[in-house]
Amino acid sequence: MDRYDPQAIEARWQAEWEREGAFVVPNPSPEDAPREHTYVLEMLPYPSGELHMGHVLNYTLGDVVAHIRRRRGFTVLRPIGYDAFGLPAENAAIREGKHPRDVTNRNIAAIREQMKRLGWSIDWSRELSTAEPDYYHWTQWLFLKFFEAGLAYRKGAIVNWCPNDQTVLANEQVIDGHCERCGWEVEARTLEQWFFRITAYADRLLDDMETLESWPERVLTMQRNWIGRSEGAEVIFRIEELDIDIPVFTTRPDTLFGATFFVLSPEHPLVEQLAKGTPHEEEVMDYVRHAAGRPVAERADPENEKSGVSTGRFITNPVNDNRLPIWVSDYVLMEYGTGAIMAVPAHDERDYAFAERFELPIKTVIAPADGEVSEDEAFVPHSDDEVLVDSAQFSSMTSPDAKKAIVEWLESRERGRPAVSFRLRDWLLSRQRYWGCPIPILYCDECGLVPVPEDDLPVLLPEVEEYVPKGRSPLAAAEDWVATTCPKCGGPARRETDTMDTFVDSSWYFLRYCDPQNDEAPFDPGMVDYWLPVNQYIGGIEHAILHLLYARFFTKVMYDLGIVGFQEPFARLFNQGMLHYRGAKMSKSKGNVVAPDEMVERYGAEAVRLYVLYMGPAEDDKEWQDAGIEGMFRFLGRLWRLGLEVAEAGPTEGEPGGPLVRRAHETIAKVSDDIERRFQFNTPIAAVIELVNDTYVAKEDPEQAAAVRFATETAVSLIQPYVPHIAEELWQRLGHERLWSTAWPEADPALLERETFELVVQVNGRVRGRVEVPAGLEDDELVARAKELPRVAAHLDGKEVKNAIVVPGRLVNLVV
RNA sequence: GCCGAAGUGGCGGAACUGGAAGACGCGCUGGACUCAAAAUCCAGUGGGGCUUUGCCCCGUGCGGGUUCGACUCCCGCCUUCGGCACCA
Repeated sequence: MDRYDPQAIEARWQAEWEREGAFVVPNPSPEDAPREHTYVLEMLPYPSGELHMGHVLNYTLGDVVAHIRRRRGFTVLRPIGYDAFGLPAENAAIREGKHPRDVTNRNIAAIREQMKRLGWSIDWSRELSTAEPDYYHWTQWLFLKFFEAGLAYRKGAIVNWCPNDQTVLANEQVIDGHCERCGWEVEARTLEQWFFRITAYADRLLDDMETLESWPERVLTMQRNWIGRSEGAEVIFRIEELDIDIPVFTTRPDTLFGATFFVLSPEHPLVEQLAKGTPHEEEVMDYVRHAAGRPVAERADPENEKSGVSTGRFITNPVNDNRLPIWVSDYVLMEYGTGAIMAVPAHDERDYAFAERFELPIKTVIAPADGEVSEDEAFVPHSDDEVLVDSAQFSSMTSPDAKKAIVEWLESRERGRPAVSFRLRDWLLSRQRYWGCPIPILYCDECGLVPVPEDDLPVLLPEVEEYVPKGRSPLAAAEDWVATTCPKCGGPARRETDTMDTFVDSSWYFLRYCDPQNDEAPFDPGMVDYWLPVNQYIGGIEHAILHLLYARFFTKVMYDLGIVGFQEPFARLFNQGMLHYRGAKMSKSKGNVVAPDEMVERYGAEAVRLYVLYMGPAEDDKEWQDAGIEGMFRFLGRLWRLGLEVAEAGPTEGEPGGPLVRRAHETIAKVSDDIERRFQFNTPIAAVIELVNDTYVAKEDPEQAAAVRFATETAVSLIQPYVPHIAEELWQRLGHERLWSTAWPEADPALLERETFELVVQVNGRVRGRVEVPAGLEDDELVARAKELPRVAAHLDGKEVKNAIVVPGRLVNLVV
């Protein structure tokens, strides 16, 4: 008998699938009969290195889903590509001292080999790289559409600057004041940059989460927090002597009577004007400079003591005409609300800390419902059952009522209105780096900012000698490329030298897959509307608010522009957990990675595929165990020997029947339900192992040959989505063909109905016996049978049975 | 601090709707095969106790509660992980 030789089996079937084009899915033609179709998508890899075990989990998960859906009769779109531009690839290239294009292409070739070696059922005819001109041509085209719609714009702003990567970062790429990629502390810089107006879509990005079919709750929560919608009011305060109105945003208009001072952000445009010519001018301007120089992380830390200076000016509170001193402090953010706040130290912790520090008055205007105001306790935390005090005609109203009443009162005097504020900022998309998609914009001395005409796309990334970042884009060094002529006036113009954030490239790749060779348009809208939305998207949790928010935004803009016919790109989302090894998250920097290639070489691709899914729930973080994969390798050997033995025994006589056949049908039902309804991938493997174990016992009995054959074929068929090579090989040896396109087995409902069951008998809730009884007995008959059991009788011991609980088909509980 | 998820044998994990806790795998123990080893096959394996064919007690982070019955539901804690965090 042949030994199980994964390398030979896997090579054979991978070649066969390639030859047959087994997983190539052409787009439908109008004359084709309609077919049920589905789009299974996994996040595309960055080619900054080779695939790691996390990728193996990701793509194997998708492969199981794709295989089972094909066998359910669906046409399955299952493409792949490479998110090839961007910092990771460029930094890898710099480390190696090579050109980013060479390093990227080399890594792509390596990843492609790994993917093929793992035998994933991918439609390779749709493969794409976001760094190829035939792709980024259309990234640029989309940018121009956004620009025409006013959704891509340039402005000067305080931005996050990473001194190590020498580029600006989007808000989403700053984690605790540090660069998401390299971990360096981020600085604040005032620069003119390109932005996407994602804030215009804040409400829709929030509201449309309701329409998603199935997304993990944690991702929805993260996006909700990130968008950060707050309802409140805008209230206009007035500096009488300068005749200036300053609006503030507040979620607590009910505390307006408790305002005792007023604070401007150091970046507020009115600060200089207010201070000018007053005795405070020098002190205020010193403070503004000091705040600007503070590291972002330090400024943002609420644990730090509050700092600030008084301007010596006063502003009038519109509800009671109180004159409040105006201070400047960096605890007020220019980016949120209006950059100015009314300070209510009695009811806001930050204002309270500031008031304590600078000995400013504290006035309580909210009290618990019992009306007791503590004289000593200055700060009152927010609660639901509280009423206003010391607030003129609004006193004794509850907080919610007062919010409404005060805003209405302000509105009638044109000193305020209801308002909504978002935490979300516009997406800063320009990067001062070489390896990215050029921004198709020109600057002309006569005409100003001019978009590159569509016919001139793509703007090719120029070759430069020096691409190491130095604070300005390396593209600026390509003088011949930068200098061009204005398409409007024909005069001299210069090209934009910044490149786009990689997340722009990956915000629409899933659409390009539908029509990847199109050179007239980014895609045929009909094809995109046919395949999208993605039925199942699978990827890492790290993109919960980056890629997944951006892609949703892009889709909504394209919908508004009439380019696509749907508003959400991904109907169902699944995030796999992270892999740990030796107690820590697997990562190159920690040196605790398990290299897929080594494992594949030692055990074959399929033991690896099986083990990554067997480890535990796919969505949980899990610990890799070296011994674990050996168990899967042993199982595959066991399945192999069983399959060959049954194949060699040849055809059997008579109908398969008996407990093993019943068992096989139960396994069909469990595996199908676990994968398709519960999206659970570890327990189906356990179920098939059990079936194989039972079959090993049964095959000792020659009477059961037909049942053994049936159970073996069922096991091979059910495990195929996980280990398609060995399954195909065995299937063929068992006398069949093309398991990959063979209908998924159906469980016979008649066989799932049991004729007898094991009745569990409890006395006072404790299990005291069990007995095999026929199904369908009456309750009192079950109780009678239960009482007959010797152990049960011993525990009843002549006592009176007060109550008997009967759960049909399961148990009897006798209460004494 | 706020929000979310999770705590089950020596280990990874099962137990779906409140009904036999520990499926399956790893590890370990014993046996078969072998000159021997590997591989393979079979059996056992939560803890404690006893009058050991078997029976009893304890047991799902901790403390309460609901229920005939709780890993599962409720209340209060503890711990771990993830996210957010001067967002007015």
